[in-house]
Amino acid sequence: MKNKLPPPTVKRLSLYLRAFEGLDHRGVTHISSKGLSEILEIPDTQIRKGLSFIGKTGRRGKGYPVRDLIQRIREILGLKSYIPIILVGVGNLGTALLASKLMKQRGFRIVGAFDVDVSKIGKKFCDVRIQDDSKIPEFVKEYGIKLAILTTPGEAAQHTAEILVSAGISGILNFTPENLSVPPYVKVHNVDFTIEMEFLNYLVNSEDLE
Amino acid sequence: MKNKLPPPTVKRLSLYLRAFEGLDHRGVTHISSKGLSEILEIPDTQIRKGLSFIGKTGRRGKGYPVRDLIQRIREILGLKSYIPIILVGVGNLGTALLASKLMKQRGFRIVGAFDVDVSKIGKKFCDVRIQDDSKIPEFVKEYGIKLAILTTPGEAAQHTAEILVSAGISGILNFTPENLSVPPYVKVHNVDFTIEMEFLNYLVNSEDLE
DNA sequence: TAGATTGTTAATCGATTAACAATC
DNA sequence: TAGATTGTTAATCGATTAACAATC
Repeated sequence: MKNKLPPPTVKRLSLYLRAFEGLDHRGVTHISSKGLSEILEIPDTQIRKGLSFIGKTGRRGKGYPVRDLIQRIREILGLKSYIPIILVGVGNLGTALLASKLMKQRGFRIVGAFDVDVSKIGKKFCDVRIQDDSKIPEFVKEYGIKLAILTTPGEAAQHTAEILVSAGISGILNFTPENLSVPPYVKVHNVDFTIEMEFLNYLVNSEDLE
Repeated sequence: MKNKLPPPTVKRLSLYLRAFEGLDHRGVTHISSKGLSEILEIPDTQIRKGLSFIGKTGRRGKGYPVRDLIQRIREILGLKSYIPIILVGVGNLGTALLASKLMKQRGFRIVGAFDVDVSKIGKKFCDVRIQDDSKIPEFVKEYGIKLAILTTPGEAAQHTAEILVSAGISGILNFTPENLSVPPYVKVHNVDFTIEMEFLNYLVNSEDLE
């Protein structure tokens, strides 16, 4: 996995994977870049380029073998049928993610949930017992967890991130609006609805005045 | 608003805005691109370039006036202190967004919530009464709503999007994994946690094998 | 074989970064 | 004025798109 893929390509591979899974489910065995292009509204040339990064995966004249590509992309993205993750901060959003079927469908299983609110600790949501933050290091080590979802309030974010880092977490999906400061070997990926909403608002407004 | 800004710049303007607001709150009146660069871990040259798109907003030798920039960026992004939006699909995620203080803090007010589940209709969450989807067109027209959050199950997404479009909605923040098909004058912006999670997983895995 | 479609090279486009003259 | 920092131009980088020979 030395040759790093362009980040936009990585995100599109996730999209292709979903499409291929859908096609496989419907019994389609091969699809051309043109066909996939029509489904996803992505240029066929971009699809071919992206798929060529992961090897010669297609067959000229025939298209791409759906089953094989599912395997190959999953491999490239490091996906396994079961990827254990933890979630810290069981507020409204945390609870929603805990209950989300989407994460589970994609193989991400929230096996531990943590909060500092004593009124929540010990309770169970969606089969996951909520534990105190102080239990994070032990849990992460015991289950070999690499990834964490951070859904605490902003004020607790940096402090909690530090707990995660020292517990040995390698990647944080950060739903808080805070800029986390972590060592370079820990990857943080920010998800901020409000920025997406502001972006959409801009799109809509700038369109108006064209 | 003719000169379209580069999309990555638009997203960063949202980030700058948050930083400026924080600085203003702490009584800081001016900040240099270098100073902001350290706070946000974004190259100073990128900050200057981005801010130059929205006019000559800084003062050489002194930096950028925080208050003025807040005004200017809000104007460019089309932000108002109150932007009414609706939410369709009051499941776990929908409820979490309804309860989210973050959206409210950024000026986005969910003034209407819709679902098809009769057991939910008529109930109130966070001061918002849940109505049947059939009430969308009337509501959108009455309150002049432009933006909608779509948090229905995937199977209902396309159908619901069509209701939104015919109701006159101009922008949809799509939290479903579906590829919505809408007329070109309607903007859709997709938010997909699972793709972000897969991206993070890739980052962590490809780092391992470097 | 003929037709379809990949895989790849080269061209283009767009965004980031470097550098520095302008100027507060 | 001298020092700091912007605003902008040019260089670089990286991703997208076009084009087409290779080949199934």
